[in-house]
Amino acid sequence: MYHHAIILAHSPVKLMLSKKAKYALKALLALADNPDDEPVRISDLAREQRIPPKFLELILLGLKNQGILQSRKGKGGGYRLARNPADIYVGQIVRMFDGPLAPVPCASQTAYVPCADCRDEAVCAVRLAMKEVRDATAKILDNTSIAALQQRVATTQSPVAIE
Amino acid sequence: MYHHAIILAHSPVKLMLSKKAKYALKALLALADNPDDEPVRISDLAREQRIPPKFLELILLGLKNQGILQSRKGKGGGYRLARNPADIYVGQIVRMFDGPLAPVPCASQTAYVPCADCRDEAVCAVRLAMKEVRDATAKILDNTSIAALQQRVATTQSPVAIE
DNA sequence: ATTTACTCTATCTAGTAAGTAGGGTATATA
DNA sequence: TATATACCCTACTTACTAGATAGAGTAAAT
Repeated sequence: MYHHAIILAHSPVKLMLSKKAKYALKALLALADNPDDEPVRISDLAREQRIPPKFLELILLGLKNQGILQSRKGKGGGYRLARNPADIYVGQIVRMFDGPLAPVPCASQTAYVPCADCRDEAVCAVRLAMKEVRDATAKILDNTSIAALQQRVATTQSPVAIE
Repeated sequence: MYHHAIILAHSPVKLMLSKKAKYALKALLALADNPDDEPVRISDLAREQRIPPKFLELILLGLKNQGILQSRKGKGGGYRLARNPADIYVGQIVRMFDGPLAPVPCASQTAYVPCADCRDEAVCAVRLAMKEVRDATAKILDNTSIAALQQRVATTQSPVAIE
């Protein structure tokens, strides 16, 4: 069992980060690591990153429509980054696929929606606590670029690779 | 629309904090505010906090089984806190209903599960970023008690109450 | 005894994440 | 111009879950 929830939630795994967002980040990191500027095929990316190919297709298309990737059709085609990896922030990617970072809509900066059951939001303790969480999360994700992650991984003391 | 997700996620509202956890926190705060030490009826709590009564019943029962509340049956019965509000932490409540705080299982401290698609976790950039988020969230929620929230709300400059 | 109010199990429903299917279209190369 | 390649796009399927409801059972107070 993945979590400790007691009452009803007994799924094997609860993901707050969707697979879509996760796959998107992995794909972007892989493209950022691509040495030459050659476009990378969906099928290659899917195999390397162990992502279902048709699913990855959807994701890359979304990233392209957001101007984060560019594509070339036909033979020799594929995807490549449309921007410098230092200008692609994790926060943007996560919001794009998973929506606002705030745990509750009433604590969201970018997509505020009041709670139906709230008597007085100004003194709502739950909102206060969740706003703190949102702010901390945003501070991290909106200041972490794909390039920064690349760099951190490169300098990480990795044990001997498992495979 | 509540969020910005582009591809598939088009729910009106995505909650990372479940209603259950939110209702639990609201109920605990209300019980902590209860002046006399009299037990509070589910029905009263439900009406005051605008929570579906039968749903609240489940939630309070869960809290009782965790030793956070105590109950008295029969006439004059109801629920009251089993501990000092200063010893009830938001992190515990959230984990109880929603599971681990980490956005991905491989970044969880309390319920670690590796990713199926990960080649080398030690150098997984997604995990690195999400671990940072988890740690920041845990730092906030595991250090915020019900009593602390009460206090913060009490000292908040609230505009004239809306109702 | 009887009312009150918590205890517990079962069930329902709408919505969604994750993934699949398949035809359409643009482009490079011969 | 033919043809293979590889992206483009819409629709669909499936399993699961959050959120909520129903109702019978049980303990306690008066």
